[in-house]
Amino acid sequence: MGYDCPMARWILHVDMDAFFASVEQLDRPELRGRPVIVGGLGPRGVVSTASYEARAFGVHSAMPTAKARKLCPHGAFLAPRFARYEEAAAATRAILSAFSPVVEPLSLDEAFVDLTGTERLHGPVERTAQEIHRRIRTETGLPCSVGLAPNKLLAKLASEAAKPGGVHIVHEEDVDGFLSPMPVRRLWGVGPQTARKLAERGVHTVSDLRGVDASLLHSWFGPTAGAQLWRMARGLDESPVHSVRDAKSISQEVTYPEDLYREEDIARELRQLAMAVATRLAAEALLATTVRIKIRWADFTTRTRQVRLPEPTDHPVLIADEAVALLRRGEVQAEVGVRLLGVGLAGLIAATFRPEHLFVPSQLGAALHQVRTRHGAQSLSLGFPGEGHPRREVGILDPDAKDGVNGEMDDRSRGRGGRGGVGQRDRAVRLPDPDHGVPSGQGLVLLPARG
DNA sequence: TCTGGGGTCCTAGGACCC
DNA sequence: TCTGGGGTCCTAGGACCC
Repeated sequence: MGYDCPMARWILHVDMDAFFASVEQLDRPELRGRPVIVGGLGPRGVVSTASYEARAFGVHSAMPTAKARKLCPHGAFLAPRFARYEEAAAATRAILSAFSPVVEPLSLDEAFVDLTGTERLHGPVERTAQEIHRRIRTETGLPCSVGLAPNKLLAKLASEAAKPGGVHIVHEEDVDGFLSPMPVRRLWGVGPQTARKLAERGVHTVSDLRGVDASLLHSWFGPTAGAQLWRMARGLDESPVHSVRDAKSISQEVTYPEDLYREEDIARELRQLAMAVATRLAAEALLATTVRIKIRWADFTTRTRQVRLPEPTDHPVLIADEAVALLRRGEVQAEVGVRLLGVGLAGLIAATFRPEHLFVPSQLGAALHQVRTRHGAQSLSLGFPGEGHPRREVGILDPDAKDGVNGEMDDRSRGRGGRGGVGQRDRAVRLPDPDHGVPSGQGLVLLPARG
């Protein structure tokens, strides 16, 4: 074991073929052999995944669904069913875990597996790659491609070379021949901008890239990206397979079917998003220290604003208030229209221990979570006092209430048979008079489901 | 045919402190 | 009174990935 001779690794990359579309074809046999397009079906939707049959018509992911419909009018256009895809992804991960403890999911449909040192248990890695491929096919019923190589960079490129439905193995001695003719665009991290800059300088293939001095790459792309390009051109990549990676941020955003113009509407939608993302935060037992909003105007210019909080929180009201404060911090150019809104949380820490003064907010979050758990995620939406929805109010959560949960139904709701179901008898606490305003940040208006 | 939603990582500039 | 750098934190934006 010399210092200059690190142990050779074997990294496997699995990539499910046309994942969402394949799951739909698996579940609905009548779709097999037909073009299937999974994506947003609204006026501003884009394609998530196109089956290979649909790709033959020129349909591909990230394409506006409207265009896909023109190219492939007889295709089956389906909205994504993420819960189902998550289930299929879990089944795949379980198979991978049978071969190595070191599995790194990259997304629902991709994962790295470190097979280094598994030979004694599972035999030669080449055979293991074939076996993994076979088991995923037969046990999930879904097609996939598998790449096996000495590092992550090459493994990912290998699975791409294996598509569709194959296994491709790159041995150390094959690296040059495998890599050299590839367009630089295929390298991880080389997107349209970097590829354009390289092309302008006469660099098109990995072989071309290898001919460029490290110092030149440094001057073109900076130290980090420059060094990364230099190493990738040679097939070098020491990055480990991470089996556990903590989330750095969570966010939720929506592109509206029609642009928003009224600041009141924009603020209301932001609060909805803040509530949703705060609920996810609490479900993950995390606290956030940074709140971020994102606004995409109708002309597609996109702005983000963020603020660092004095202390970590998962309080939906606090987060919503910060989001709206960020909105109002700049001018709201109403004439342009807002196409997309987003709320993001970062600076995440585990909520294992929290200072005493954070208990009340967390109880509020827990209360909301509890109501939604009991009555369904769609059973309640959230509004704030004085924002123009008095007829639909069914109760007010009072964050200062000792019990956390509270909100006996008001008379109107009770009179209608208590359809809101907010105030569970055993947890009911006095409800403030709904006609009394509650200062922003001090109360929430619970709204029964629409319709 | 106007262009989703979930993320990660990097850079650059200003504030602030030593 | 005028002059440094270095380090860190924060914010905004952009490139990229699936």
